[in-house]
Amino acid sequence: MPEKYRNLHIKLTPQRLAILSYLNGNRTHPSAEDIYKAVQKQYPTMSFATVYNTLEALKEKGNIRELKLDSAKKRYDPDNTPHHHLICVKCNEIVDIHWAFELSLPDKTVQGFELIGNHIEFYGICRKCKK
Amino acid sequence: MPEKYRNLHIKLTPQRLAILSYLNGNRTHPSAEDIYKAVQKQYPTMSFATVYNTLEALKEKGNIRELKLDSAKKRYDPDNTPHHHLICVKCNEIVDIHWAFELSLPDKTVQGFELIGNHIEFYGICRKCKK
DNA sequence: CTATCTGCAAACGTTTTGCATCTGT
DNA sequence: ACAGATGCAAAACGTTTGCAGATAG
Repeated sequence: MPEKYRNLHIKLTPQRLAILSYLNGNRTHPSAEDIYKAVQKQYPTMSFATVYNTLEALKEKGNIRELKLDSAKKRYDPDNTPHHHLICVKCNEIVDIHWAFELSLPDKTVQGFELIGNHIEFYGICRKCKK
Repeated sequence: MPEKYRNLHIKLTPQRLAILSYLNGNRTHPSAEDIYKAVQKQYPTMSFATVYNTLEALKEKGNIRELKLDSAKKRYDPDNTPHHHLICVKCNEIVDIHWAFELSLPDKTVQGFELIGNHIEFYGICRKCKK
């Protein structure tokens, strides 16, 4: 189904299609290594360079979002509908929050910035860790 | 003024006092390296191990917050009053947003999590970069 | 006195880079 | 045909660790 991805205007190599297929409909928040491991099953010669290269291209095209939820490594979010995240402070489980908030800022607080968007990180303790 | 920091209940070595004095009233969002460079002027033998060790101790005591605003490196916030951040997507300038938001989440969205707190990242373009 | 901290250097995990070769368009 | 992608290995980067000696409380 390369047609689906034509509008990305990037070269659709077999490796890239494998990455795109792994990300398609994926509701986790995979790291580069998660993606590498998954796609390597199909392409044993797959390299990290290709994974990072592809993620960078997809990020530029607005197809995925780079997340900063984990200070140890980058995670990527294949769901590009607007949403926020709820993270367990004990086990780092991540849950999507599909809920819209009205966050208007008083002019005096934004110091001349042109506002573009926002992202909320909620912190909590997940059901498992509460036990 | 070591008295000021007695309630931290950590050993107040000269190196730590220098770090604390650098952080005191500091409204930037320094990285470990920023702190290292600043304190090294006074203690040429200062090591990164000591900086990280101290930051970890201060974080545990709730004296500073670790920020994930920058995916390349950790930043620390010496201002522990509740606030959010506004980041320029072009130059990464960071501005504090001291403004309270009411962010209640519908039960069904939190999947059994016990909510603890939240942090909002606002994105925008700063005055300088708009030109 | 001793639990904890310091400073150094080595190790670690993630991400980036250089480069020769290959390939989608 | 050729701009751009791949794969490999090496390098870079921020952070962590092990350990011997030093020091705050």
